[in-house]
Amino acid sequence: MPTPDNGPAQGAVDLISNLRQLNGTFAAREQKVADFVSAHLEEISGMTIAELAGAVGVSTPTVVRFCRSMGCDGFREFKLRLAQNLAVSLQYLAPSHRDVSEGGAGAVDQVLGALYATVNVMRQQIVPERMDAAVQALTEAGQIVVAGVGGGSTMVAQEAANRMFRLGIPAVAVSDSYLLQMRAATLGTNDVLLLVSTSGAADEVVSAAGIAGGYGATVVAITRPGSRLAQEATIAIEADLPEDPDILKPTASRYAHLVIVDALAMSVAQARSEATTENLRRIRASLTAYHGRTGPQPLGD
Amino acid sequence: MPTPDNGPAQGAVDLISNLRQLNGTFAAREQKVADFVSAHLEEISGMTIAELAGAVGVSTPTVVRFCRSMGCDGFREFKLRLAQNLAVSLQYLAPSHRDVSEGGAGAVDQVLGALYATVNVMRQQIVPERMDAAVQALTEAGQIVVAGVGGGSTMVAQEAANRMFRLGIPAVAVSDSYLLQMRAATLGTNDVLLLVSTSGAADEVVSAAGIAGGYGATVVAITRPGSRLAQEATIAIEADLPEDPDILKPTASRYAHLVIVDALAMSVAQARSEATTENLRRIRASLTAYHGRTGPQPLGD
DNA sequence: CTGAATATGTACCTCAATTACAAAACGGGG
DNA sequence: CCCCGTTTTGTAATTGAGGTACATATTCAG
Repeated sequence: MPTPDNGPAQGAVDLISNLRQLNGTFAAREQKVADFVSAHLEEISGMTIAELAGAVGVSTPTVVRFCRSMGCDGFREFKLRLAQNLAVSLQYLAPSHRDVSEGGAGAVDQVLGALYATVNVMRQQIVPERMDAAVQALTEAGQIVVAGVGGGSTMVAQEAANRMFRLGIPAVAVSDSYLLQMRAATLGTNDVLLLVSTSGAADEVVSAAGIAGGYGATVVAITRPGSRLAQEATIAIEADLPEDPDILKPTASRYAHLVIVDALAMSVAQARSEATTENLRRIRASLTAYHGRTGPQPLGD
Repeated sequence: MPTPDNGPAQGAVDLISNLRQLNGTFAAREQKVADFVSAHLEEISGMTIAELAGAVGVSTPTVVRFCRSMGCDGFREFKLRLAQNLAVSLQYLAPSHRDVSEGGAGAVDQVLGALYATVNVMRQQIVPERMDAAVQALTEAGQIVVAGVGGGSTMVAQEAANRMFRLGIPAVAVSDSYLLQMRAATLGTNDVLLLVSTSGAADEVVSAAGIAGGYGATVVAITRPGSRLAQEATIAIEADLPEDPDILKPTASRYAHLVIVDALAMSVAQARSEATTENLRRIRASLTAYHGRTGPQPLGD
């Protein structure tokens, strides 16, 4: 994992998400600091520790301790990482307050803001073991059926099928509900049903998951934690994503799902290429054993 | 635009570009500092002024003077702004060095790294006027035909068509080459042909652009700057995106294109809803003029 | 109600950043 | 070639920020 072992102060983990997540677990005065920081994110990096302590009404060591609680080495590092985090996800701070209608690049910034926010939240929730399990199931799959419900998810499903298919694994995307049930029923052991659903509550996917699972297929679901689909799935890749209430905005969760699909596809590609290499090695080894030569073989690779 | 009118010290000006630009105009020893900073961008923000001065072989005031020459208030501000500038394009610097095969969340981080890098580069290149022009053309379009070539682009095209269609504008996505030429030929003034192509060199899209343009349709192209397609298009939304040479990795430019499409769709949605509101206002105004009442109208909105 | 554990503040210390000033290098006339 | 003004650079001192040790207050279990 690159995140932990990156340089220090390199802002690997998203401080702001971290802050939200730890909210409530702080000691009383530290919580006051947290509140102030949340409310004045942008100003912090220009403040001295004394100014901040003064503004909050606590002593400077409390501020230092707060920084430590946040996983930083001290106030210095905290300021730096906060500044870096803000530079990347600046737009996220005031998603709805800003005036979209200013035109030009304003809309792009809005979309980017939602994208950053969603994707950062998603990253935090990824369970590596689940990913590994999903990759293994997909790598060894005889065939894969992908389905998604809701506007964005169908696109993601389509893309997932495309990518898997390119890796030489028979894969189809299904968007029709009835067809999905039928496809699900044709799956057996070693096959994978990959379902994408933000809510995880739609009857069609839940029922498809049940059917496929009943026939021994592995059901991989990208969905909301604890949803019906998550419970029904063999491997649940869960992400609870914030949705912007503004209906004009596109659902940013599409991006998060796409990232997961891309990551899965990339890992599968890698696993398969390694398997291929391993096969080649075996072929070569057996050839060597057969005619006793150890030099480079003209055939076999 | 959020970037310029943010608080102070918020890294409004790009320090790194500034550094390149001022290169050569520095006094001798300051130039040495500049060289060192250029070569060790990432480490600087973790260094003390004494360490930096020592590493370069100059005195600390020289470093301070260098910072002043760069337009900063002192070394502190310089470090901070540099860190912010770097945070935005950090991942782009060492994309392939990372080890993918570690499994787990490693793949997700890789995809995210490519995503951030691509999307930030794209954001930098967006020309607001082009976006506005595209939005206007799309808003007033009688019908829209969308097409994309290459694996990722078809998905983007599909999505664009879906979103525009939901806004009540007749829109279709075409992936078949011949069909595209035919569709292009049916377009007229007020219609829009939206083309998505990373390279902008594929004959099919260039020819389609020519045909549609010949019949008076507006051709909006999301593509590489200076490409054949960009030249042929009425409105070219240009982005020169870095592609990772690793073929196992997904093409991150899809994300950038999707963001552009989302931004366009959102702006169009807004423009249309404003048009609707404007229409309502006119109706109400005329009604008011008609029977002279100024109180709230039961009808009209 | 008491004592341990935890939370918070006071006072001090260290060291980083900055400034003031002096020395050195440079450059153009006499 | 030397002198004087300007610019560049370094030394030493100053300021103040960040961090630490320890004392005090608070909380909660028994």
